[in-house]
Amino acid sequence: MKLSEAKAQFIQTWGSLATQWGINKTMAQIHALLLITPNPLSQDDLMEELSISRGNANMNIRELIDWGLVDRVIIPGERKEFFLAEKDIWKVSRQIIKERKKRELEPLNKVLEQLQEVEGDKRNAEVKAFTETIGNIRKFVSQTDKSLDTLIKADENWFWGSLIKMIK
Amino acid sequence: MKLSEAKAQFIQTWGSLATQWGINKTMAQIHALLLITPNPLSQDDLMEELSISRGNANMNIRELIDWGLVDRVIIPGERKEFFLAEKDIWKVSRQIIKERKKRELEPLNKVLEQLQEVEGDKRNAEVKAFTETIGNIRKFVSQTDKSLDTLIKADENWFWGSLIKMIK
DNA sequence: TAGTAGTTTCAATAAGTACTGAAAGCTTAG
DNA sequence: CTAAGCTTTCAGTACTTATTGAAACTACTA
Repeated sequence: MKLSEAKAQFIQTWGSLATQWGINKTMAQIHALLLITPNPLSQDDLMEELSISRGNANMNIRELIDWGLVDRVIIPGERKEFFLAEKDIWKVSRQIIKERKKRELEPLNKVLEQLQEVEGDKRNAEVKAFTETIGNIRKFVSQTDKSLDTLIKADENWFWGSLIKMIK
Repeated sequence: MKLSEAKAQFIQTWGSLATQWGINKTMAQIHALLLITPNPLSQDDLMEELSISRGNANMNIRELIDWGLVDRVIIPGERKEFFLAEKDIWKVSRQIIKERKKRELEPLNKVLEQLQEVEGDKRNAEVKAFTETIGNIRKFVSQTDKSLDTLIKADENWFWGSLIKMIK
């Protein structure tokens, strides 16, 4: 397989995988391209390689920066801005976990807290089932939350090491 | 808060959360409703509670059964089919992980394997960056894959226990 | 300070995805 | 066998989300 083909397939695969996870396709494709490119790229480079419009490129680059996955880079002598992605996949995944946790798990926790306070007779089967399920989800969410915190703080080797020890 | 309000909010929250994860809103809402309902519900019950059409209900119930999250139940004397959700959140999450792993991680692995075999001079910076990144992603994916296998097989208490030990 | 290179915004539009409802297909009971 | 009750399918439509592209904006440079 030629490099150009392989690159294209990687970008396309990454994009469609992202779609299944509620992430914008273009955002994932820009990220993929930056991941496999050693040097920083300009917005125009991205537009050309991915055949996307200026607006689309701009919006998704900004989003990637916001997620902490891409950095703006100034190249001396150049007036344009360039962009560079963090290449360490472990760091990338920790960053994604961190952001999704903040944006989703924490708000969910708040909602569940409120839902726990339902009025009504606890001997009523419907009320009981509801509070029990919500309670269990809350427990699960808070345990997940804690575990992810550990994972985010963890050093790569330490984490996999511990996990392998768990597996025995 | 009244039970009916709380139920409605839970269903709505679950639905919008699902959307962010690439899961159909209706599917998540049906699941949410079944989760908090102690007794089995018929398709008509679901249609009414969620104000959705017959086709929509049918399609998403089938999908939930396919994911292993909901079971068809026969109630003696009734001609209709009824549906019941697994209530143990730990089992539910393991099931979801199992399915997504099968549907996404395994195909990704296959693609990455192929991409690793790029022709070209390894001293070329572009080729080098590409093979390195793909190699790292592959390592990451296969480690994740193994860890998730462990998690899927794990007994709840054992798993959280080990994780807590890790945290110290 | 005007001109130029580069960046950002956003209304219009396109693309993608989900939902409806009616019709066709089953299955069971009489 | 056939009518009633229930389930499944799917073409058309509605809804949601992503993308374009041109105009407005910003910042540098001479």
